[in-house]
Amino acid sequence: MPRSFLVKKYFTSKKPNYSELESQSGPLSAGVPERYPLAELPTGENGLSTACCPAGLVWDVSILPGLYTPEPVSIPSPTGPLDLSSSHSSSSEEDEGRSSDPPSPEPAERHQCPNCGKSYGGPAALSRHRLSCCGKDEAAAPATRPAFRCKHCTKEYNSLGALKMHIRSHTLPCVCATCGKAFSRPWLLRGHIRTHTGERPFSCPHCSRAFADRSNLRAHLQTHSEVKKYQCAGCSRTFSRMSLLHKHTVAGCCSSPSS
DNA sequence: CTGGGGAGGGGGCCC
DNA sequence: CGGGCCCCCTCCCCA
Repeated sequence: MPRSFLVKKYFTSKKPNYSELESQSGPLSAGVPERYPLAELPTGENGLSTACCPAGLVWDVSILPGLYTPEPVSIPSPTGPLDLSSSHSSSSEEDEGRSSDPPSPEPAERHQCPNCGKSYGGPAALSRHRLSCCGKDEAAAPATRPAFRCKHCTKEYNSLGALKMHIRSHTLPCVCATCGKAFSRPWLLRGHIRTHTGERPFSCPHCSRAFADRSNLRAHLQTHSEVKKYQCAGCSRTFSRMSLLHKHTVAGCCSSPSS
C-alpha cells in the first residue's frame, strides 16, 4: 500500500501556519517546534551552548553523554536526543518546566521547586508541578508523597489527576465510531479519525505534503533541513530521526558496533 | 541499509 | 479537576 499518496486534499479546520515556524529563525529552524524557537536549545549562558545553537539544531551526540557514548552501549536511554540538560540549563524560562530538564541554577526570583529546583512563573504552576513532577524523584520528600497507585499496573503518581490520566490508558474510553478502536484520550481518537477522513491539517511550507499529525510534520520538516537534528559523533552524518541515528551506529558505521 | 511517512502512546502544562 | 493541546518518543512499514 503506497504511502506516497499523501496529497494535500482538503483541510476542514484550522491550519497552523508552519511557514512562520520556518521563517522565524532561519532555515535550520525547520525542525523546531513553533513554541520552541530555540527555547529548548542552549541559550548561550554557558560555553557548551555554542556547541549547538549557532549551527542550528545539530544535536551533536558527542556532547550528549546521555545519548551516545563511545563505549559499547545499549540503546540510548529515553533521555532522548533533546536531553541537552547536560549541556544547557537555561530552559526554565521558556518551557516553564514543560521539558524534563533538570533544575537549572537560576536566580531565585521565580517560584522554585525545593525538590528538583525547577522554577516557575507563578505559585500555581509550581504547586501543580510539585504534585506531579517531583513524585518521579523517589527520594523527594517521601513523607509527603500521596502515592496514588494504579491498580492495573505498578505505576504510581503523586496526584489523583495524574493517576486518572494514566488509568485511561488502561480503560481506553475513547472509541472510534468507525472502526471501534479505542484510545485513552479524545485527541488521540481525533487523530485516529483523521486516518478515516483523510484530513491533514498540518501542511509543510516547503512542499505540498500535508500530515494528519503535527509530530509527523515536525519529523518531515527535518527532511528539508540541510543539517538534521541528530548527528553521529563518529562520522558527523546527521539524521532526521534518532532512530535513524541509532540504526546507523548499531550498524557499525562509527564507534559503537556493539550490537 | 537508509530514509521517511503513518500511527499511536504517555507525561506535562495551560486554561 | 478535566479537557485540550503540546512535545517527545517509538514502532511499523514501505520505497
